[in-house]
Amino acid sequence: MLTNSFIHIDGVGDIIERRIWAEGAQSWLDFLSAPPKFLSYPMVKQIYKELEKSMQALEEGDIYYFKRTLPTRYHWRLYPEFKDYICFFDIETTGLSAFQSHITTVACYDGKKTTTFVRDENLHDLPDHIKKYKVLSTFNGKMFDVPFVEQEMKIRLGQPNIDLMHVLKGLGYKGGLKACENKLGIGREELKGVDGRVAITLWQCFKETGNRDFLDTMLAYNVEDAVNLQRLLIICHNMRLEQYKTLEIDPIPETPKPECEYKINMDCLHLSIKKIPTYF
DNA sequence: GTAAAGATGCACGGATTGGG
DNA sequence: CCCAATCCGTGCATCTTTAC
Repeated sequence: MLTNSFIHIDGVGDIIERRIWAEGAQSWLDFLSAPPKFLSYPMVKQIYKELEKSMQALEEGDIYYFKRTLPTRYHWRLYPEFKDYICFFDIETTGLSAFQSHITTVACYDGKKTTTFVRDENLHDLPDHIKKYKVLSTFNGKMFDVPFVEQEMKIRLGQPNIDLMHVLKGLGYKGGLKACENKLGIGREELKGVDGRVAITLWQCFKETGNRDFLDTMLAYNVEDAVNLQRLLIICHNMRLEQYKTLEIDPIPETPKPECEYKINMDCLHLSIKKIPTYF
């Protein structure tokens, strides 16, 4: 999809881009061999120049070129070309404010393997791990996960962050991660009716009792969230493609769900749900 | 070559939103 | 609970086309 994009070029908006596609140039290479007739000569020249830069940036894996030039609402287009350099991640914390609360666990999924980080154990390895990736993807991470990690770990995550909350909103889906998952048919049976607040009490129980079943239950939940982000992004990407009727690109195939190494313990889960304070 | 009309990009500001 | 990124509509700026 990135190699079909022209919207990152100065002077090209969504209308011009659609017209370029409709009049024969579906991709960068199409454009270079036969630019559409409706564009003025200076415009064609300007696009040639920028496409050269784009191709070089893609070859070098220069994600910051695309972060600069591609408007954020189109960052989902980065996925296919950068799918081997993306990290889907989700954090659990003791509360909403980065000033009064702290991170408890983090789950990262790169499309192949999941990596988890736990406070007081290996959380300090998170910065080196996450900095390796060129693209991040989260749900409401622009507001929550990224600033939280930056504040607490004293690092800066400058990579583009494909925030699925906004991608979904643009497609008409709103109402939180769980609601979106349910509407798209990828909701989770055993976690029905469970929301993020249980992560707080699961952590409290783990710390009070030392029983790792609480931690495992929490990590299972955390990993599931991170892994589902990939499915959501693929679904969103394909829905967007369908909206570009003049563009003939194959949708991304659904990827199989990886096995989770953490087990949900229903007793721990229910005990923690009961402990959620009513004043929330 | 020029000017007006038309097309479209883009800056601005207000409203909406969900994370544990 | 609380913050600020993004969306969306509006109006202005700029480029392109057309006609003479």
